[in-house]
Amino acid sequence: MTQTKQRPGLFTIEAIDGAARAATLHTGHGAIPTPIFMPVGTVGSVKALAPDDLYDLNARVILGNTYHLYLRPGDELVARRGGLHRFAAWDRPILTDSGGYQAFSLSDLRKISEGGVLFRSHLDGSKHLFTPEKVLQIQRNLGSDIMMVLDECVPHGTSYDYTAKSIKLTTRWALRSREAFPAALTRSGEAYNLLFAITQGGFFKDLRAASVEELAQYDFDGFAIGGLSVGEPKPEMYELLAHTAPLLPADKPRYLMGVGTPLDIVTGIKNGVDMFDCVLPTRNARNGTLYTSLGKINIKRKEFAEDDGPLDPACSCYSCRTFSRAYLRHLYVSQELLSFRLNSLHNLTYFLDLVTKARQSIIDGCFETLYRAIVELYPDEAASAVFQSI
RNA sequence: GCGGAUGUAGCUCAGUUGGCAGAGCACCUGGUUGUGGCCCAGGGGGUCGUGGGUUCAACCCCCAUCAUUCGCC
Repeated sequence: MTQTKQRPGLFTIEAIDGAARAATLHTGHGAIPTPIFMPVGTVGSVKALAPDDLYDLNARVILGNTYHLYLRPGDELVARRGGLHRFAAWDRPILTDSGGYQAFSLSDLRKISEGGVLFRSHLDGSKHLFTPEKVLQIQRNLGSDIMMVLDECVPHGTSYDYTAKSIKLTTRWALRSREAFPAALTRSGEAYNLLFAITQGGFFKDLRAASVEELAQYDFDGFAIGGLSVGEPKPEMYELLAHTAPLLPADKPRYLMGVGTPLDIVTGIKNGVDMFDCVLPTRNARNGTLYTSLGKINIKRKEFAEDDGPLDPACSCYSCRTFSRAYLRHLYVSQELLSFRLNSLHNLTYFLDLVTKARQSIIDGCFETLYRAIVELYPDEAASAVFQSI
């Protein structure tokens, strides 16, 4: 929480509770207390919200996406506007995803080779080649605080042989990225672009370990676990998470990409993960699924049509302070723009409060209590998972 | 008043030579994990305007009637 300027990339651990850590990651745009949840703002905007909303929610860092911003409006255009921070009027840290996941999620459009990923734009069908170097140049043009290397994210069900080759490719790409950016480079003598590697390995423990081992020997500013939550059963995800997270360098931030539900997040923290991002709170907000101290509720349900109470009595967000469930349901059913905004405000409040509480509980040495409370709050999801004894 | 057209799910409409009544939307219930304001899955719901007739069998054929609508006096 310190406001004093520290060297970007510096990662200081303040407390440890079991495997869970409370730490601070310093960037060119300020410090990030961890564990942290990072709202996703794919095209330079957290959907339905303005930067002031995010400041009010105490969001500390948001995501942007290389693939999407490169296609529209273009990274060079953003650079000419002074970078993404200035363009989007956001002065806190920005982490940019590399586009590796889009190669996976838009896979009918892509071709992967040693050089990089050849893909077709979902906007106009035009062909583009993403190389590890190009992806970093784009992120640098955007002025990203935390850049992610290009990786190959393989779908659940990918064979052992393919996955084994894939992690080698991901490692080679990471090393090319490291060469392109040998250290945490300064930019305009002010902002730094930190660089995180992404470990892969599909659903094979030895490949997960091999991927970590290969990448961890190099000087990256942080290490991510990629390729989870790609359609696998929950127990499998938790097993691999518990297997992989402890292998990552302890003195660097650990980032579980694209995850997840509140239960996933506390499970990640329990296993020593520091950073999370997920579209779930914002996408579900737009689809009427809201996270509350009472569990997950679907605001479109008829039972809320005349419910005058607040969405979540224990929540202090603007939506909960001001509006009734009946009104929120009405806005959703009517597909009013305000529905997107109010629901997004609430869900992000929930996720950000969750990690704030997790951090405090780690400092206080009682993280396990919080973890158990979340397990009890989402019994269905917890029942579908097999918990590792850690 | 005369002539035509149309009445089928909440809405807009399909429905073959007469053979177990359908779609889209809406509605209800789930889902959504490094974001194409999407998408997916499941569900409830109709005395086929009404009354007769023909037929083993009628949303379908015949008669009457009511309603809506268009055109012409």
